[in-house]
Amino acid sequence: MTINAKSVMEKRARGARAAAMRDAGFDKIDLGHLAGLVGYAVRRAQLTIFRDFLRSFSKVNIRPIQYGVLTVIERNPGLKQSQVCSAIGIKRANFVTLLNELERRGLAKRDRTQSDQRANALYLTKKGKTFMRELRKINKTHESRMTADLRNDERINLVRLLNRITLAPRTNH
Amino acid sequence: MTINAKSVMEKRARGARAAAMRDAGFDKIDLGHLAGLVGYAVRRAQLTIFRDFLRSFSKVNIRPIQYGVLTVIERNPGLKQSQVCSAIGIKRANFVTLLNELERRGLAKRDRTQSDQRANALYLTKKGKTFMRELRKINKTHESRMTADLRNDERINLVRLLNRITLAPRTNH
DNA sequence: TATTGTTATACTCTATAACTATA
DNA sequence: TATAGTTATAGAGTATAACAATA
Repeated sequence: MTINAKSVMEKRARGARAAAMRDAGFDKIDLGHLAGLVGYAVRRAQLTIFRDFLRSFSKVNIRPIQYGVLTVIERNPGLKQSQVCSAIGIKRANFVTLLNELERRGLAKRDRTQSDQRANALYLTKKGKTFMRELRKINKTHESRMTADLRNDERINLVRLLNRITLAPRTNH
Repeated sequence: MTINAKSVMEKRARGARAAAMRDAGFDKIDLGHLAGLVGYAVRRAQLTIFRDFLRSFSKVNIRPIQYGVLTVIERNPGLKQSQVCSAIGIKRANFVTLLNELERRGLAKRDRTQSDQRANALYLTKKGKTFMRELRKINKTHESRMTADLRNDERINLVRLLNRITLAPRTNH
């Protein structure tokens, strides 16, 4: 490859990059290759979504992790704490305080299991189940607002692509 | 709508949901509607990517935000602190400690601007520029590992979809 | 008055180590 | 020995309020 040809390719690459960035709306300050990185895009989207979530759920004082835990317990009554942790992707140690709070508010409860004396079986209280109906409504509005610019097939595809990153088998995890 | 028709639709909905979840690999514990939520998928993907990033960059002791800041400063020498903050999406107050650390390590430096005595103009040091070449190599490997399961067009589409969530104009932001 | 950088502070999330009681 | 839950602790990310210097 000659120097001239290389130069032309670099100009094309720069042009394509700039166009991609303008397309993405990052047109004020040059983010360089950041704008094309999956990790950067994921982080920014996550901040946007979490901020809206917190605002949406502020009147019921529920955070994203709490909503996730309540949902999993509701769908899988009797689950052990460690099972909820592995399903949601949090550490056992960090789950204790979280669950204490849900129990204190009367939304969930620990029951000692008969089969394994070490483990707790988790359930929603009646109050917790009623509460979840309200939470699902709030979440539906929140989710609609976040994905308002996406067609339904785009939203489904987005989730699928993200899951392929999350669930890809990797040697060093 | 009759009760029977409603029942059939619910069964179909459950079937589609279960299939979507198996498809996503969440087949051990029922995550309910969590598995289809963009926010949940984004959070899980972000954790996966950040953990790999931290492992990949552990030998150079660089965190995602630091890499982002160094990249933006390199591409836009002379930028003010507040400009970097708004570009990356962090608070001015939190940027101070971050920049102090980069300055302490001799990677970036603050220069007083002539036009505005309040502001600092930010630059990479020579050491910082050399360092960035190494960081970009590490990042390339990391990014490839994260997107190994995606075709190139899928990766580009993923970033574009995420940016449409991040950059969508919303009334209450 | 508004903006820039800064300090102080608080809360959440994530992670590790170590303990106890059961298995 | 290994697992389930727990406690303690540390570090990073995010957020707000308030201040001094400057615009």
